[in-house]
Amino acid sequence: MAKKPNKLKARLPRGFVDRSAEDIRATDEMLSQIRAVYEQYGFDPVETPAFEYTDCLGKFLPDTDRPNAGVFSVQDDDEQWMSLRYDLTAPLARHVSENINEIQLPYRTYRAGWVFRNEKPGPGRFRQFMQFDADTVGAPGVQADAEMCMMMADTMEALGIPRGQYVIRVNNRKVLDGVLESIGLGGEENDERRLTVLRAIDKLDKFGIEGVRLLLGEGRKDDSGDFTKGAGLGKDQAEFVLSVVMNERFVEGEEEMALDQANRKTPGFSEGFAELDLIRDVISSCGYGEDRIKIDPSVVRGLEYYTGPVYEAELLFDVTNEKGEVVQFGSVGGGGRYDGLVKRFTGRDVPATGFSIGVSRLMTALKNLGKLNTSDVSAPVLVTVMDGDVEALGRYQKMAQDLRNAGIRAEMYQGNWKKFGNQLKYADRRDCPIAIIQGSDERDAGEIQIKDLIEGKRLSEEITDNITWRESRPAQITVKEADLLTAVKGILESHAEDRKRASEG
RNA sequence: GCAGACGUAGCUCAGUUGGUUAGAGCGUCGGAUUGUGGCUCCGAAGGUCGGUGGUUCGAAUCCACUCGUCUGUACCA
Repeated sequence: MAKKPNKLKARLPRGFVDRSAEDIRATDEMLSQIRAVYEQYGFDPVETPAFEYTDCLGKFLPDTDRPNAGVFSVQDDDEQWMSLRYDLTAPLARHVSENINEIQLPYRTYRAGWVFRNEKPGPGRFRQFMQFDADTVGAPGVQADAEMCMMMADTMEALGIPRGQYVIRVNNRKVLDGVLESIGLGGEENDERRLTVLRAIDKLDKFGIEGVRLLLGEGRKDDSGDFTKGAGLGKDQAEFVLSVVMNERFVEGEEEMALDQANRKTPGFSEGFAELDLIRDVISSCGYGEDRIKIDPSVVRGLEYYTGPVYEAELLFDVTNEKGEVVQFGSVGGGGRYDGLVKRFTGRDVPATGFSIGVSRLMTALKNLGKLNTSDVSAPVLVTVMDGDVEALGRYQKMAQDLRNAGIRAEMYQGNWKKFGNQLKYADRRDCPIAIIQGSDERDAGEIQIKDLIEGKRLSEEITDNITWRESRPAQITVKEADLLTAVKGILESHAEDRKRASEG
């Protein structure tokens, strides 16, 4: 060997992950639990593709400077720009608009799918992740928003999150807009400052009230010494914003606000309150208390297309990372009313509301809570191979087939059968519960050996020398060929009982 | 995007003020053991010291740039 050829380095693009069997099974389980709730509420599935024409997705048209800022975009051979979707809402609006004449409104629909964001990835933040959305399109009344909140709450509980460990927080963009208008930040010329104020409010749970006060004013210096410029509000303006956002009595309704700034109310302000009152009435008459759905004036929720009520699902238990440190987890889902989205395509008023659950994030949290259904899929029974002639191979495969037909997960060893020890080692590492063994001796006697690998592992702790270990053949029984299925079933059942007892004890 | 910390074997990490052939544990593979997992013992493979360039007689070590990871922050439709 002279020079080594330059090997191609196998590497995953940053921000993307491979999913393990365990993750996939856990995700499937979660999806089916979520789906069951949505179906129960009378929603139907619809799916759209991962790619859309860029202009259908939103305002981010690729330009020559940064064609992929925020989104992954490619140019089709007819030179049209296409992008990978970054959420499921914009594609739904496109779908509804394109099929508006066939779709019966109000349209209640759900879908799960991968979305892509070309942003800086971080722990628990990927450039491809899964969302599970539900939307009601063509429903103008905020009772539809109330229903969304209730469905979100139900979904949290269906996933095994106990009541009190989550909360759906609800606000209304009209209230926030009213506040901004009343402190003189109305009109297009103040777009930029309005955004800054909203972003500051959004940071309430992260930096606390003092942090937000700084951000509303001159700005804030973070731990690394980096300075974030604030919104530059005057003291009076900032305190008014904070008084609304922090007001405990806000949850009791407009009449209870008792703000001496009543003269600062704007039409939007009042309308927003009225809508929240209605939502409050609907959910409380359905028996949803504040421990599940709570009006909270500090919810901001995105900045672009929401026009009315906005809501957010937050977890109330501590989530820890691999190092055991408690991390700021943020919301696991949210949504709101987007009355303008379909209109962009159709010109018709098609009000809509919906929410999105961040499946991947929620799964991380559930893992923490120990509520993640670690799959009870058990590894297959292994039929080992002692003889390699054609006839014997057929017999082994037939055994596997018989086990499968009896509803038992099974496989025949497909590696190099000549090293028998390796077959058991394989079974051990694969966590096979049982190995089936039939060499010529057993064959001649019309018998089969069944080795209980789990029981055997337990016994191995007491055996120290290899000779005894090998010759005693722990946890291994011999049965007649005809009794194979019942014997295997019996062992698997006792394993299942042991597992059950262990998880209960 | 901005600021800081860190990049040595598949993994976790040693590596002295710059000094010969860069080490350990774990894991992997082979053997002891052609038909029995674990334990034990023996052996082997595995490294462009993240990359490029520079300083030097000499660089894993010092410098510059670059890539990647982590933390904070910004953005997140």
